[in-house]
Amino acid sequence: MLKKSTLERIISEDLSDLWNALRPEEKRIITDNFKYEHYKKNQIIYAENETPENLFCLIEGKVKMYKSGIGDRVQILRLYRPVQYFGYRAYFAREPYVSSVAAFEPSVLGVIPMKLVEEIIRNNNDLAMFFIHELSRNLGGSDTKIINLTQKHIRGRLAESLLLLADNYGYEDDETTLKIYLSREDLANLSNMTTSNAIRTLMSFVTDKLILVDGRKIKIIDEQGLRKISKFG
Amino acid sequence: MLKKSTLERIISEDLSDLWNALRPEEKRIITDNFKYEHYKKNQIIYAENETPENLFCLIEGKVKMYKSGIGDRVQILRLYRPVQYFGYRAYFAREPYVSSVAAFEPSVLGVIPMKLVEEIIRNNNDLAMFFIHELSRNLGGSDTKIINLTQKHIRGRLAESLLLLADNYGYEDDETTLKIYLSREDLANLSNMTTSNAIRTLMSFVTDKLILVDGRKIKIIDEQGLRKISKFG
DNA sequence: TTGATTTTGTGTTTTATAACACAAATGTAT
DNA sequence: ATACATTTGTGTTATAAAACACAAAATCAA
Repeated sequence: MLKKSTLERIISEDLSDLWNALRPEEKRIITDNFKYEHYKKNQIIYAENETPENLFCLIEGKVKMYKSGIGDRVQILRLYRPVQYFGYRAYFAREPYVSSVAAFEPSVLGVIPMKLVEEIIRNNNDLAMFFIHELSRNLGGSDTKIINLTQKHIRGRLAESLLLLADNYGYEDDETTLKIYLSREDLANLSNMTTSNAIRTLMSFVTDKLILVDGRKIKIIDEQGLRKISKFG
Repeated sequence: MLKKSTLERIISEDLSDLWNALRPEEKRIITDNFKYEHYKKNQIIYAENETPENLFCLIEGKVKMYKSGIGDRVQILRLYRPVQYFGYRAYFAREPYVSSVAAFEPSVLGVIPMKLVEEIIRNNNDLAMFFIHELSRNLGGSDTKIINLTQKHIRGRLAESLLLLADNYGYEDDETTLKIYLSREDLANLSNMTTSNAIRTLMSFVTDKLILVDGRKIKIIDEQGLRKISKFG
């Protein structure tokens, strides 16, 4: 179990704009009402249609926000890393969750009642601006994603996803191995394609010397090449 | 040219949450710094990559927010009707516009410097909450749209679009004719398909007695049927 | 009014990607 | 270690939708 001090260290080191927006007394309120939750690999943190009540802060691990669609198809919408916040959108929209969140790997979350957060927002404009900024960036990203997913071809979409993973989770010490290990299915769900096509396209990237693959370990060896494929479609 | 009083009437009659969030002195600041702009049919209001500086309020007419993608393809992202606001997302995100806005028909806009809006936000939490709420709803909608556009088949996507148009702009006095007259191309760009496919699918809807078409006039005669097609995919 | 341009409509061909089917490899539980 | 489930990999087939090509109609301009 992490200690409160660990939380403060993580959050402040990560220059969390949210935490920095708070006044000392507000920070106290948050830490006093803050709960840790541990999630196992693949465990669902919240699910579509549930009522949003908490703000989640990912402290350790990696999680995916996804939406199930037609048939058994799933679209991964966003990825989160420490220290990022989620769960607030549906609360602010006054509607049930439209997507679900699950842990990619064992994860530790900080949980704070949204009611409390909203109260603080009402007295702290910096915090309000934090959420306005976050929401605005997410909305821009979502609009851009629509183009990526609908207009790019399979290779473009997969290349895009690999670059997104690199961007989001970075590389291992070798500077080439993606620091996240996804199943082919997750990769497919991120890229709007079937699992077989994710496998096949990944293979073709290996053939084209863009990446190296060893099980779930992916090494990016020609980022520029991937970028070109992603851009062109 | 519309008079100031007309503005106040329109805005307050439409129970605009934004306007209602303002204190009297703030309302004065807004009306004092408010400018009308008239746009012709198909005229661009702002374009991708430009720097956002204003909040736009659609007072009269209809506009589309769209994003150009690969090749000549365009995706219509959102539709606006009076009295709705746009143009603020990119400003809040501190980034250039990622989409463009153009008038479907002759439109009147209210234009307010975002700098001013931001100043007011910093002193008025109700206004901050207005934007948090708007952004949250838009983000939920954008996430849902991703599923619609990527996972539904052509018929489902077009049905969805027709229902969206009905929802957004309503019907003429006959209660069946859509109160918006789009080109087949716009319809296609709304539904992520080619123009020929929009034409063909529209035809097939006529054959299936779901709609009636006369030029750009579309009558919805089996909304339930469309809803079923849209849901199934 | 006439000619030009844009929009709409339709048939045909091509292609990207899903769907299906199954084998091999890997992981997991007993 | 053994059986069982899941994930990965590969070939084949089916199909939805784009691409192309062109005619007819409608709209616009001079």
